[in-house]
Parts: sequence; structure tokens; C-alpha cells
Amino acid sequence: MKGIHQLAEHLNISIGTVSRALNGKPDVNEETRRRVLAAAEELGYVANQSGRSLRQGETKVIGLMIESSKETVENADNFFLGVTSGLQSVFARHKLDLLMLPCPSDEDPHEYLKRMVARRIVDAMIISDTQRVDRRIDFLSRAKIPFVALGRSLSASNFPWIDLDFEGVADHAVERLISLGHRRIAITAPSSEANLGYLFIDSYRRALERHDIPFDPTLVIRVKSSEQGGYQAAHELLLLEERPTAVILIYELMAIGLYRRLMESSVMPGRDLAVIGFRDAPRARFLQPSLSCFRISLYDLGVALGRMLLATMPAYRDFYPGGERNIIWPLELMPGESDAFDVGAMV
Amino acid sequence: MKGIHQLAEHLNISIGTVSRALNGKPDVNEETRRRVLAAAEELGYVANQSGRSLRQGETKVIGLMIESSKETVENADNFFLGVTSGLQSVFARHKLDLLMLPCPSDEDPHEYLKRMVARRIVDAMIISDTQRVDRRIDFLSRAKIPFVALGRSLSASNFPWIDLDFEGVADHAVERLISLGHRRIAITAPSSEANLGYLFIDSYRRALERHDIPFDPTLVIRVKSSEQGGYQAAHELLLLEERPTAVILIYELMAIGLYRRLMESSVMPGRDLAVIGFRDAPRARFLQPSLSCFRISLYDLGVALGRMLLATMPAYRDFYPGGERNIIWPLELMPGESDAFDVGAMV
DNA sequence: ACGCACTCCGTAAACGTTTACGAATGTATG
DNA sequence: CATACATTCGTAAACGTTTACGGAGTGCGT
Repeated sequence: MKGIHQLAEHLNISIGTVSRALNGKPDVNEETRRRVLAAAEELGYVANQSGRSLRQGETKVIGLMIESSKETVENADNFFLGVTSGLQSVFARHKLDLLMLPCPSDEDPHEYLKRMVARRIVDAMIISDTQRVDRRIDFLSRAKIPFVALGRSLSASNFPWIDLDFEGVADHAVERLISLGHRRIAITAPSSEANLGYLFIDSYRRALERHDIPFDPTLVIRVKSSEQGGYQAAHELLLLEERPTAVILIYELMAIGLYRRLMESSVMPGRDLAVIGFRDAPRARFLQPSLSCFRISLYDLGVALGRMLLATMPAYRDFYPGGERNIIWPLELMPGESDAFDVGAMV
Repeated sequence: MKGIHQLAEHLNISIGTVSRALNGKPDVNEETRRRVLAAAEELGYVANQSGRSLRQGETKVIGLMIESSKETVENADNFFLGVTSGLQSVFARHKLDLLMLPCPSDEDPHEYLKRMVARRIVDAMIISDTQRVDRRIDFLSRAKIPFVALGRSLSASNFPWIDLDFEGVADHAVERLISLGHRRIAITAPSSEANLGYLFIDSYRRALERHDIPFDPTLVIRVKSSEQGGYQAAHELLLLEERPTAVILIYELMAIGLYRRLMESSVMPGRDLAVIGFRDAPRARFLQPSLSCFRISLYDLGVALGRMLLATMPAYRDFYPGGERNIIWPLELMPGESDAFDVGAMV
């Protein structure tokens, strides 16, 4: 099956009619439409995407840009795959396909994005890992490419995004620990430029100050958000003169390395040090003692992202009226054993 | 910047010359080419992919089809991201882009593939998770789409693939355990139709019989290849009348659940039960006792896949002469503490 | 002065679609 | 019966490229 021409010829019909029949246009006899659809099915005809998108300037493809940095790979959480299924459930209703665009680690994300967009391979983009200042946001806005970002940014004032509720998490975690009697609470922050760290720390600081606990910069541990980072964080914690009684992890996988290092010094998580994690992956549940952490449904997040994106696209806007343009995604605390002790009972 | 026309107009030059200049065709003045490239850079012109691929029938895009099944997401290993970076390092040399095509979990992979291919969005495909009989292989062969599979299959006799050395791993693991004195060795197998399970178990069986140890079907534990599966596997192991002294895991993440369940019954991995894993993710190293497992470099695997694929494509064949058409990918044992004991010392 | 080879460039066709427009037919309306 | 309108379909242009072909200009040998 070459193209629409052969299909039309096979039916003794003009290509215009065939095209209209396939695309559900109104001015075509129902009987004819039936025949066309049947023939297309039988001969396995599917429209050539290049021809179609050339003509109508759209591709029916949404791109999800991800970064396959070394850190991401090592962290080995399927964050994007999880989000993907939520996205697809939304897109499927509109016969949109989702493509993942993995930015090579040695290429500037901004350049990569420009290349992809200019090639006109996708109609809209979902970008992730937004930086504190992120040129991609300016670029997409200016180029009038519909997009939604997973992560806030200071680069533009008004663009659609969804971000995890870092502030809420930090706040909630501090409050909880304080209510358990802790006064000396450490926190981890990423060493990268990602935006999330600032919000996380700021909120942590404010929560402390609300309880008249002075902010101690030595309690902010800057390490990689990975298992190795967790190990490193524990190491640094143990070196502090006045050791904290609790620690808040910005990334739950860090707990694995952290536990490891603590055990090496016979410091028992959940007894000698309270630990709370953030953004659980299922495997954190298997730690012992089990990790208290904030959960997130990646599927639901994907659904929300998809809806928000479509709401910005003229062709689909009507399906998703009145949605928020920005969402701070709430997380729910799943209590575990790692922080379930009263600091008063400590040695 | 609309298209090549504006660029040509801006330069007072014909579009034909511009196109030739950009594509490195010979019959264009070097001075002109320089000007064209400069202008393209300045105005941010990039060829519209639809127009280009429509004309020349190729897209310069390679597709990597992945399945975002629930199990994959839960297992949360970044297998594909790891492979991706290896692939990209090969493709970058030929200005090929890699797109990941995530098959929705509620769609038949075969149908999905057909749709994607028919749309002519990619020139070639890498498929993964090949089943024991896999219609995609027939389809791609018949449609003459260049492809390479990650995983063997019985569907066709001669197609390019790379597969992990399941047989070697099972063999090596059994030999090692036997040399440590073990005689009663359990093994896990996936409950799915994936091809790997059969090879794994067969090789396990042959290795046992080589040492005159009768094959005991009750020692083959069929569970999901996930942490939950590991938990389940441990549970079943503990229920056996004559408990095995060692277990081989087909998927290293299972170790996390397995450890957990064993601990619950005060069975200590590495002392009361030897454990060997397969296809490590970095995090397995953080288990305590550390897991003995077979490693794999996802990056190298990606490179090999990319090379093999390009070798099957006429346009790139010359760059990769004499490569293998099938590769059984070797894995290296990383000894840990989980099997480092002599069974003679056991209670 | 002429032919020839070579270099460089412009012209136009082709790729497979979608869609604006108008033609043809039938049907209701004055 | 003439006209208007609705339904259905065919025609052709357009989308942005690449590329075969041929033409213009130049240099060179005869």
C-alpha cells in the first residue's frame, strides 16, 4: 500500500473523497465512507505522517523531553515512565501520540529542544527538570509552541506548570518532627541548579523560625540526590559536632545510602535518628525500618499534565475548560517507622 | 523564520542553492555556502522535517519502542535510559535522532508498532521485551523496516538481535554455588511469556544435571520480577519442606523484597541462604549484606545495539562492516557478601 | 573566433496529504 | 417550470523540501 492514490484507485473514487471519508469530514456519503474505511482496513492503509503534517502544519504528536543524565540513570527511578502512562491516557482520547525525546547528556537541553521543535516533529512539548532560570521557557513562549513544564522557574512569570509541593513537604516534615520533640533538624538539598532546592530550603527555614528555632546553615547538607548522595549525607551528619536528631531527605532513594552509612556507625534510623523522605518510590517501603515519606501518584500527575497541556492548545481547549494554569502538586505523608519515635526517649 | 524560501530571499539566492549548501552537496561555491550557513545560523533556520522526509522518504529518526507496563514502572529501573545514552552516542555521529516510543499498556504492542511505522515517523526501530513468539518481528521483516531486537525470539530464524547471556549467568551461578558446597539451589523465573525465562531455567537445569543433581521443579519459583515478587519468592522458599541453601534471582531488584521477607523469619541472607542476583542495578550494592550479582553496562549495550542497527541500514552499512548479526551479551559476576560462605559451615 | 569542459546556480517537478472551490445531481420551493 | 438549496464528489493548489536537469558564465586550447 503506497498511498492514498492507490487506495482511491482501488475504489474508483477520487483521492479527495477518500481523504474526507477517512478524516470524518461531513460531506461524504455514509455508504461511501463505509467502503473507504473497509478498504483502508483491509489494505492496511495508514496516512503518511509527513504528508499530512506538511499540509496541515501539525503532527498529532506530543513530545516529552527528558534528560538522561548520568545521575538520572543511576537514580534509576522510573519517574518518567510513570508519568507517561498518565499522559497517554489523556492523549489517547484525542488520537495524539506521545514521544519521549531523550536529550543526550552532552548536549545543551536548550539547543536540543530548539532542534527538535524546529524540525516540527511535535506539536507541543512537555519539559521537565526546569532550572531556576531556563531558556527553554522563553524560547517556547516566544515561538508560540504550546507547552507545559514539570517544575517552576523564574524565567517567565506566566506559563503553565505543575510542580511538586516542596514547600508543603518541607513545612509538614518540620512541623511533624518538631511535634515529636526534635529541635535540631538537618535537611538535604541538591547540589544542582534545579529550582526545587531553593523552595525546599526556604520553606524549611521559615518553618523553623516559626518555632523560634534559629536556622543553622551547617545543617543543610548539599549532596547529590542519589543513593551515593545519601551515603555522603550521612557521613557529613555524623561529623557534625552537635549531631542532629532528625533529617529530611529531598529524595527518597537517598535513604538507602543513608541507612547504610548510619548502620556502619551503629546509628539506628528510627531510633537514634529520625528520617523522613520525599517523593517515594515503591522500594523505599522495603527499607528497614520502613521509611516515612511523602507519596505521589505519577499516573495522576501525568493526567494533570496532559490536561493542562491540551487546555493551552486551541484545537483541544474546549475539552478542558477552566483548568488551573499552575498546580502545586500536594503530597501525602505515608508514616513509616523511620521517624516514629519521641525524641524525649532518646539517650 | 518560515522556511527555506525566506532564507533564500534574504540571501538573494535560489532555494535550490540554499538547500544544496545546507546539505553539503558538492556543486556550490564555498563562499556561498559559508554565507548560507551563517544566515541559517543567524536566523535560526532548521529544515522542516515533514517536508524533508516527504521528499526523500526518510526521517533521520530511529525509534526505540518501550513498554510502560505497570510492572516496568514499579520495578523502577532505568534500563532504557541507560541504553539510550549508548545508542545516542552512536547515532549522533550520523545526525540521527533517537525517539522513545512508549507503548501504552492497554494497547497491543504489535498494533502500536504498526501504527507508528505506517505513519513513517521513524526510519528504523529498536524493539525490546521480545516475546517467545513475537509478531512484531515478522511484521518488520516483511515491511523491510530496518530493526534490531533486544532479546531473542523464536519468531524468525535470522534477524538481528542482542540478548543477555541468561544461559551463561545461570550456568555460572550454579557452578559457583555448587563449588561452595550447595546442592539444593532454588531459582526464580518470570511468570510472563518473555523468552528469557525458558533459557534461564534450561541452563540452570543442564548445569545441575552436569553435576548429577536431579532437577526439582518445586525449586523453580514463578513470581513477578519485582520487589514484591522477591518477597513472594522468599515466602514460598520458606514454605518448602526441605529448604534450599541457595537461590538465584533472575532480577536483582527482587533481592530487596526477598531480604525483607527473609529477615522477617530471621533467616539471614549470606549466612542462612546464599543469594545471587542477575542484571544489577546500582542500588543492589547498598543492600546489606551486599548482593552478589551479574553486572551489565547499559551504555555499552546501547552502543552495540546502535551499531548493529546501522549495519543493517543501507545508508550506513559501510560505516559498520563485519559486525555480528547476533550477540549474546556477557555479564560479569560482581562478588558480594550474599553468597560468600561455605555451606559446610551451615547449621 | 570557436568549441569544450568546468563551476556554479536557477527552475521546476515530485513526495502524500488536506481542503477550498466548484460541478453535478437531486429535491424542495416559488 | 424556473430557481434555490442540499448533498456528494472531483479538481487542483498548497504545505517545505530535495534534486534532476539545463543554462549562464568562465577559462582554456585550438
